[in-house]
Amino acid sequence: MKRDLDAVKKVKEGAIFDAALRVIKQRGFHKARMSDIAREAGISYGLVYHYFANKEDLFDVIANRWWADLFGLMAELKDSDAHVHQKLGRVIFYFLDTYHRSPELMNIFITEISRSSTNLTSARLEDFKGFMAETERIITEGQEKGVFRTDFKARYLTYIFLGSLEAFVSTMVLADQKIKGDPQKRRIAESILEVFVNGARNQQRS
Amino acid sequence: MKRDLDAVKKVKEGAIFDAALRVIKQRGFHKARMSDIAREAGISYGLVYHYFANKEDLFDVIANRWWADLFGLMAELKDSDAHVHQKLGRVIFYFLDTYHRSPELMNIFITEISRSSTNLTSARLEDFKGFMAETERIITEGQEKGVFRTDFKARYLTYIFLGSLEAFVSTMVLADQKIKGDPQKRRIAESILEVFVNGARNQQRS
Amino acid sequence: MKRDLDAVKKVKEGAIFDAALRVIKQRGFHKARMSDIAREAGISYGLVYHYFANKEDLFDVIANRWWADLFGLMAELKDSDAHVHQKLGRVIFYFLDTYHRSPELMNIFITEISRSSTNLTSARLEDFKGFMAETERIITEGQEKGVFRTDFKARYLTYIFLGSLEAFVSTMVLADQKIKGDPQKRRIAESILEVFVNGARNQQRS
Amino acid sequence: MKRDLDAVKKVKEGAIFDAALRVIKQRGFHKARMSDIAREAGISYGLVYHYFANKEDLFDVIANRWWADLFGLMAELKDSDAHVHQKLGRVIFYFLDTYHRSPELMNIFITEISRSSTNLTSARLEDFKGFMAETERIITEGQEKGVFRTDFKARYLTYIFLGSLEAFVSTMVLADQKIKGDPQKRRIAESILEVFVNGARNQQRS
DNA sequence: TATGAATGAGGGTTCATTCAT
DNA sequence: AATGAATGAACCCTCATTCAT
Repeated sequence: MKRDLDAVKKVKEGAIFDAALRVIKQRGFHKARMSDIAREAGISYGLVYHYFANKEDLFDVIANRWWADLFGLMAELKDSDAHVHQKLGRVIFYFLDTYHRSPELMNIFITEISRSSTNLTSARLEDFKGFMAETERIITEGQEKGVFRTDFKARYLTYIFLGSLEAFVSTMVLADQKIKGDPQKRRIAESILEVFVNGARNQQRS
Repeated sequence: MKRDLDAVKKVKEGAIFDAALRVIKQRGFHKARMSDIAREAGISYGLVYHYFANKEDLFDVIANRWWADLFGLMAELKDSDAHVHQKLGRVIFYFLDTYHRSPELMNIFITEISRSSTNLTSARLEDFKGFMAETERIITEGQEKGVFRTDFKARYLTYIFLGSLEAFVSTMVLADQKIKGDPQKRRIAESILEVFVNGARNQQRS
Repeated sequence: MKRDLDAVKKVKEGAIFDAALRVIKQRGFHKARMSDIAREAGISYGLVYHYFANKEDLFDVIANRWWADLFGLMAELKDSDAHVHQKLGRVIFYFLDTYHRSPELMNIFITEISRSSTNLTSARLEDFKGFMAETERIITEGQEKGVFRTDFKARYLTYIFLGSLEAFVSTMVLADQKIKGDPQKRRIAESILEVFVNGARNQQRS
Repeated sequence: MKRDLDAVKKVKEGAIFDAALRVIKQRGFHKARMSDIAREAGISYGLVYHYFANKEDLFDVIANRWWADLFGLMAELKDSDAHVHQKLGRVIFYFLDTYHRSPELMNIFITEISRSSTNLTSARLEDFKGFMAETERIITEGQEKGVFRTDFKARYLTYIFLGSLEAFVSTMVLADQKIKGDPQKRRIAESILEVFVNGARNQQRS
């Protein structure tokens, strides 16, 4: 009974969340009006405030969702025995998959979360550093295992990896390209991975 | 006489322009108030409207300045006989140098121009495509001359190159890192270039 | 059975009433939210509307309670054979006692009922005039019996009496002073009474 | 030149101030809308914010004006050699005169400043205590000079004096009575003073 | 050129009240 | 009786832009 009510609450909260994603994607955070979000969600104006304290809070929830999911993946990879290539592949796939499932969320990450220094609180900056550190950990592991060249700092290779990934995704985001299905997703992921892996591979001949 | 007046006009216009850069960097375009910009420029806020039609126009001028300068460089490179490595080095150096001379402008490019789909008019999207096409032309030239591997599409290599470059610069922008002088600038530029060139180089042995 | 239900109803109604007193005291009528009152009463806020038509009505009930009790006293005094001094003492004691039993109600009388012209409907103004007339009646009786001087209009002496009383109580209300028990209450009451009586007494020597 | 501009500014500020007094008197602070005040002042909505930071600030200015004027009087009395009766007369006259010149300000003092614990910041509470202390100083002086009885604490006599005064004024405020001119003002002042002085006078026969 | 007073549309937020369950 | 989701009018405040001087 209580469960059902909670479920209903979650459903409506999710509806507002999704509506917010769409509106923010289309108009940007600053130009997104609470009234737009309400209309998009098919509810009355005031109800948004029943579920979210205010506009800022709504945005925080979106950002937190993003980071929670991403850090969930990174935690998983940390404990994994998979090959370094596979780990990086998972990261790439995660971005592509998120873009596939929710282009709006990906868009907001690219346009509002990852760049706008206006929205960048110190808490958020920590998220960034944390994500980059986790990625660098994988790169370092690759260097230690002789998979990646060691004449460049792991930090630099990390920049290249994430920069390349972001460039691909950004381009798709800006051009509003659709990913049609898993095969295409896999193909793109492999391309990115191979390009990077080849570029960063340890070229010492045994 | 006319010259002098124009010069005076240019001077004040430049002062407003610079003030706008600083304010927009700090507060973001949406939160930047015309009154902030006027105060920063040391003039009354009504006067801003003598030099710029409105806030949007002011932003356009900033964006246009960015693109005009960048396309100036790209046109130069197109007519140049320099080695592909040198051309890419010039592009990298351009970003670093701009960041060095005007961190504000670089910041605005990263946070407001390059990502915000809100500010992205179709005209602006063309600028992006144009810049990417010019870069791709250099990469293609590299492939044709046997400098870069050809088993990846030039477009993909372009993503990697620009993505890497942007990642480096973005990190500096977000972390508010200062570039101390030309030597450091050169060192960073060479690192980026070498990383990319090594990653993309044609590995065929003759 | 019916009785029990009514009793239950009264109990909950009283709980809401008391909660309203506390909240209105703390936040003032305008800033007091129905949800605050409900939370303070430990019920859902929809339920408040089962017992009170709306916020205005809730306030009316509070004000009416105040006036009903006060007029109850005044009616009692009218039929009484007690000495004028005793009657005035009863009035003073009533205010102090109300303050002792329910500082919130006294506070609301002082801050919301007795002064705010915003809350002052014509019906409420009549209550005021009525109370003042009843008090004046006692003063007049005192003049007729030779207890009070007659060279001042009874109306003026009434102002002094009620004004003094209110000043004492207001000060306690604003300073949030507690009355510890009956002895203290009696002492304060006697002070006020004596001060006024001495001031107003008929100074003719026989 | 600059003087003129400042003068113009003061004039408009005063117009808004007066409009605010009227609106707040009529509707109370909470129900007074900034739009009402603007319309009452005959200016546009936003202009109010040119002169006052916000609604709270506008109210603060009103309250400060009240206290500044009142404390001006009290400071004057402190340095004066006038008879105690005269000093108290000045206080009474001050309230009546203020009511005469600006019934709205007096009304706001009675209904919003002097009672509403909602509006009562600690700074404001200090104002109250200060005013009461200054009044008590006069009463004490009267006791020391043998003018007032000493068998009651000066604090109690102060309550009576101020309470009586406030009761008179409140009644006029609530009943919206007009004071027609100086003669009437003087007559009322004398009545209040005489009533209090007679009540508080030292009754010892030499 | 230069100033800053003046305008008013726009949008975030609050909260009394209703109503389905 | 009881809950709290749902509604939407109301109101404060911001700030781009205009305009008289």
